[in-house]
Amino acid sequence: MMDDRKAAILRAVVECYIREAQPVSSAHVTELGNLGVSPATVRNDMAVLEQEGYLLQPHASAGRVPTDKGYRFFVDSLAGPAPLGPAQAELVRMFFARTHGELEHLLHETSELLSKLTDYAAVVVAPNAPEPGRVRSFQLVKLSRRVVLALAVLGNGAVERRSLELPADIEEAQVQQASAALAASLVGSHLERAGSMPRTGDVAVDNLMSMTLQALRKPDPDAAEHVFVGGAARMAAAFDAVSTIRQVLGILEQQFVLVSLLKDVLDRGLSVAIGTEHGLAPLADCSVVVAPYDVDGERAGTVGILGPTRMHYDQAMTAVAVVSKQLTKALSEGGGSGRRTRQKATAEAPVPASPGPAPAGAGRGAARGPRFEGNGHG
Amino acid sequence: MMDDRKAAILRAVVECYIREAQPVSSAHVTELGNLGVSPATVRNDMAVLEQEGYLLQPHASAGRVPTDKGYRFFVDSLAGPAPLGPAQAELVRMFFARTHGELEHLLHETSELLSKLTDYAAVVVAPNAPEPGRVRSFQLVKLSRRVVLALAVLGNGAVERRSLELPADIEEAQVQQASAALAASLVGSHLERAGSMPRTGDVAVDNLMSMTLQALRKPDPDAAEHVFVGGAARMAAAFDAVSTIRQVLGILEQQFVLVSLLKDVLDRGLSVAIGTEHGLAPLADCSVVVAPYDVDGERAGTVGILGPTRMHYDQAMTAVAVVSKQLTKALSEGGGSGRRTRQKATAEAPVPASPGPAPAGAGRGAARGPRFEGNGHG
DNA sequence: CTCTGGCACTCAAGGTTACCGAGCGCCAGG
DNA sequence: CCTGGCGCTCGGTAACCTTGAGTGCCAGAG
Repeated sequence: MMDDRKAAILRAVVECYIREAQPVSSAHVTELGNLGVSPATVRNDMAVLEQEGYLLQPHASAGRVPTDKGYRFFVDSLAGPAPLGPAQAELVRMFFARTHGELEHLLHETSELLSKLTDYAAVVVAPNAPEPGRVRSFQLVKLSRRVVLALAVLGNGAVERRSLELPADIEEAQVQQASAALAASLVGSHLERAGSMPRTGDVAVDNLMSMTLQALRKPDPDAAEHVFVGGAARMAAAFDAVSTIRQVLGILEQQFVLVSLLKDVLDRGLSVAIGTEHGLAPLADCSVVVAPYDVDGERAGTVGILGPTRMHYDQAMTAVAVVSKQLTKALSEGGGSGRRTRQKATAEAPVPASPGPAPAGAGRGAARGPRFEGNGHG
Repeated sequence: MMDDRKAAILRAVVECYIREAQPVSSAHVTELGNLGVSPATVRNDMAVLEQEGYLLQPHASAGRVPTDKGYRFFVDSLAGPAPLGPAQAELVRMFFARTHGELEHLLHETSELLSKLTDYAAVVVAPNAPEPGRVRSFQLVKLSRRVVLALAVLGNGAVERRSLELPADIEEAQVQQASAALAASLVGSHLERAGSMPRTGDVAVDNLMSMTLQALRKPDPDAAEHVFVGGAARMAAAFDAVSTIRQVLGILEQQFVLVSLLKDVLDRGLSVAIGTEHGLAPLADCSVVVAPYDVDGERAGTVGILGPTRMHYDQAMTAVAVVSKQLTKALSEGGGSGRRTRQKATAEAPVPASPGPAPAGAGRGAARGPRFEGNGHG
């Protein structure tokens, strides 16, 4: 059904189309595919590939163009991890060497890095759960008669804050009492494991404490899912229809949709979703490459890129994998969102450079699991 | 040089071109401009207007199109504040009625509001200076042997955080000592007025304290200039050349450039910059409408929109003015970035609604000063 | 002096035709 | 099973014409 030659032809068509964005003819394939057969033979095979749904002809006398299914086969049959080019490897190295500062800032810049690496739009989803780690410090601050601010500094330096609106006025002394009691109970333990507080006898204080615990346990409603999008302009270059650009931009602006999209793709065990494989109609001409990153061993967020279906999958996948890997490293080693001390990452786990057999398995490993389990080319 | 009729003709051409995006003919002007003259007369005047640089012809047998200078004249001669449409007024009302939550969140949503109101891309620049107000609470938290986190809660509920990297290891007790001393000194006073600390005799503690003060006094290096862009997709709809969209998107992604642009326009006393009036070549086809907003009486940040030179200036200016006004209100009244209590704004200062003579001066006042001082139509 | 109607001119846009050639499908022969 | 050849199809391009919108200019009227 899919002998070696047909596979080779399909691959050649996809590669060529990705490069040139134009229908690929049988002659073109024979030139580039260095399989020793004539165009006529290729034509026959291409006809079959079209019947099987891997290719299609825009019109009768044109070359062939890959379908989503064709891209899927191509991606699934990608084996060699395209190593990063030297210039790109350098970019990554530089970036993670000088990594520091606030989490948000880092993630924002990461989205730009990823976009620069791939020339597509990059998406970085921030960790949604309150970052783990023991509570280092806790405090309530009274802001106005009925508004109290709760501040917790976590082990990694992240600051969780919640503002509480009380049902009734409260005294400064009461706030302080609750603050002290909560601090005594919380500091040194984990936020999510915080149990209920003993009664103090003062109903206002008890109420404040239980509200605080409740608020701390669920994620910050304001923070929502923080998403960083980088390089939308680059994405625009990959399409030529203005309407397509509009639609894609529209999606990129809907943070919730974006997050769902990436999450959905990951949940299905994929690292690449091609064309209509993800459900979003406006992105029918787009593919998505994703990888999760971890913080302290727990899956925390997602990085991904969004480009045209005719994207450079190998490079994109490598870039995403490398960045997610490095991000995991950067976030786990030096500490979380507080100031991270300077990384030794460059020395320890070299970014795969271009030449040679390349220790690229390192960068790839994380993504390899999910990568080949597509609802493939059946 | 610019008699009433010519002015009327010019206005008619601009209005018409803004609506229809097509060269305007003399006949069209006579229809819409209800000045009682024939097309031939209009033609003559239009020829003069072209010589004077207000109009130009795309090609010989086409209608006229406004130049930047033409738009400038039009904008400067705009007098009546176009009131918001009822639907838009409702949007604004709703938005600021439910305003609450973190500053960043609010500003982000404001950019979407503004974009929705105008159908162009909206830009909101966050306040860069640490927010004013007395310090309510201060604390140092030791994160690791050499990293200490400084946390200050300001009067309006905003939290300033700085992480400090020390030159040498420090003890928990020393951090606590410095924390207590600083808290005693800072709480109740203003951050920027904080003087130097008395010596304690422990050089590490003294050093930590002075580093802290120093860090607190300058703005957060990580926060940089925070910019929120909303509705880039809407902007894309206003242009038809893909290359233009790319360029504009590119600018929208360069936060620094964006901030400079808005600041520059404001500094020049303008609230509208048309086409090439701002220096950015890629934005030659764009106009910018800006207005500052205040926090506690001090100019804090900027809101603005970016659209095609043929934008609906009156509506855009109104929207920007109203939003900046309301933002000022929201940020000053209920407190800053902490939870703001529910606004009474709607009752107190009604958003100018559509019908009637409209108390629109309210929404306009803020912007009127700067508005008419362009390097005009000389 | 100003405005108007008329007329000739210009030029982009749209439609028609014809041509070219890339690329396929098919088939007969090796 | 592969190959070379032949005929067919159709998109793309160019040349051409027509159309009509819109101008510029001018002579005449108010």
